[in-house]
Amino acid sequence: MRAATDFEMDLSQTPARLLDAAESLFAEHGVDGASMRQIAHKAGANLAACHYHFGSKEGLVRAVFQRRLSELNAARLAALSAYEAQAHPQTPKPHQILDAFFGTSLRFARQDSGGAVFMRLLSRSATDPVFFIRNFVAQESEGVIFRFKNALFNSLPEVPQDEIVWRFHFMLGAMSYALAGIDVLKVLAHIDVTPSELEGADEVLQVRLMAFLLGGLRAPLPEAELPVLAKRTRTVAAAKGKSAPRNSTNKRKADLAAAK
Amino acid sequence: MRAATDFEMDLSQTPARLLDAAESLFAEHGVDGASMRQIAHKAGANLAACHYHFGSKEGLVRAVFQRRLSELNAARLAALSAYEAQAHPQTPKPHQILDAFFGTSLRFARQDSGGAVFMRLLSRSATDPVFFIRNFVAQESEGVIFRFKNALFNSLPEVPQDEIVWRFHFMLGAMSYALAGIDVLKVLAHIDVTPSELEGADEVLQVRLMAFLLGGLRAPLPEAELPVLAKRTRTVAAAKGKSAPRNSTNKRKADLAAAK
DNA sequence: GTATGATTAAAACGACTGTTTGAATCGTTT
DNA sequence: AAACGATTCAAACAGTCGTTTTAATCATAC
Repeated sequence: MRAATDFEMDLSQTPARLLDAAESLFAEHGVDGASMRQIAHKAGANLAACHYHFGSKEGLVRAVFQRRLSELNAARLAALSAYEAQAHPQTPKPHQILDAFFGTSLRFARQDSGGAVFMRLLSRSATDPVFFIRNFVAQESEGVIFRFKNALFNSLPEVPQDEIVWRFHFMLGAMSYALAGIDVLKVLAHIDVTPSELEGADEVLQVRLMAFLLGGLRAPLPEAELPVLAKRTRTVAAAKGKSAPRNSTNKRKADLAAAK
Repeated sequence: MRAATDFEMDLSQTPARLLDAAESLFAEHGVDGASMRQIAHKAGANLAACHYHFGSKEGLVRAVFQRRLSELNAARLAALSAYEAQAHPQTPKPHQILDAFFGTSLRFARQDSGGAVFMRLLSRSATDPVFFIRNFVAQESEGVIFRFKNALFNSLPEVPQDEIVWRFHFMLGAMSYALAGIDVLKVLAHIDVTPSELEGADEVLQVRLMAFLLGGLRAPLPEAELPVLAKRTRTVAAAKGKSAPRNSTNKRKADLAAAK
């Protein structure tokens, strides 16, 4: 059996095979739903090898995420830096910033080596019931999010920063759902979408999602419709323009529309 | 102990207490992460009572979802019917259709009796690793989604139906993420958002999310940017307008902008 | 009162979980 | 060849899971 593994295992190193198996099973059944025994079996390794190489299941989870997340975040930052250098001394356009973040993510999901599987896992992790997972991926991407957040701030100086933060959040949700939620789409499209058809994000999804995100980011500001008696102003952080007539095209609206 | 329960348990019936406890624990730890023993303990009931009243854990899950999902979907349909009657013989505006679906959902999340808890559970269920859960909630809302989908079709006759389906999907993702993903927002906002502050969706979130969704729905169509060599045309379902010069404001764009 | 059906209680079932152990094996160095 | 650390192996650990079982208790009707 040992001699046979030499040719049928492309990556003969046990840790790499364990990472691949864990990534696949985590994406399919969830981190909690995939057992160490299943992972070891799929990797063709012994159960104890998991703990020998990664210490614990949590250590394995960390390794699975870090392996690809570091690469993805580096690609995101590189794309943003390229746009910034290209636009210097001005600031990149919003649609360029979105492409650097979300476009890079969707292209990452289309790369050969299991990028689609990992992106589905990553998308699910944001709403994972286990706190450790949510917290880990959030902190792992903290620096990247900070840079993109500021890039959007500079690119949309007229838009309140709170609004940008919220819309960044909404955009993350739209992308995550598109990459992770497939059964809902089956009902929506009323067809049987085979997983292989949506495995990862093809060009069609990418183009459509990017258009949607940009439209949402550039939507007219809703401040005029905020209820007059806000329960608390802390999360809103001091609305600057107090109120404006609702059905008149105010200045902010024009600013946003011209921001492309 | 039995006499004490009479005044401290508002709902003295065991099944209702079990449903409340299960709903809360499912939303917090996930369906798989919450055990029947935890649920029974939180409900002040015996472990066997869960199986006596609901047969199995799957039966309990079904009951938890059905209890509120039927009410939520009825409210969605009622809101849409009201808009349709108001606009008759014309069709409701897109922002009215969005309000009937997403606005009703967000208002449902703000109602007193555990609506916020259930909406977080419902939002997570769409990307749940367990197939049964994804499939169950998808089928349970199938009729509602069908009606809203057609309402959007009629309201946006110039927009390809495939595009509407995809954007409906994206909008669902943005809302689900906003209701379920809190740790990402903590990093985004770079503040410590206490759960109680975001418990459910307050008016601010609702107004901001609705503006974002409407902006995404009304975004310019990206068809002109589709790659010339699409790998498969099946998911796109026969692009009608073949191609158009990229940086020219085409007719569809104008249609969408005037669709509000 | 007793009998009857619905509900609750405590305990146990087998199967699975993550983790650990100690011996057996591997590849490499001396 | 001998010895060594690195790695793998089968087996068992204590614990939890969903579920079932059997007996006890409840409310209610005769």
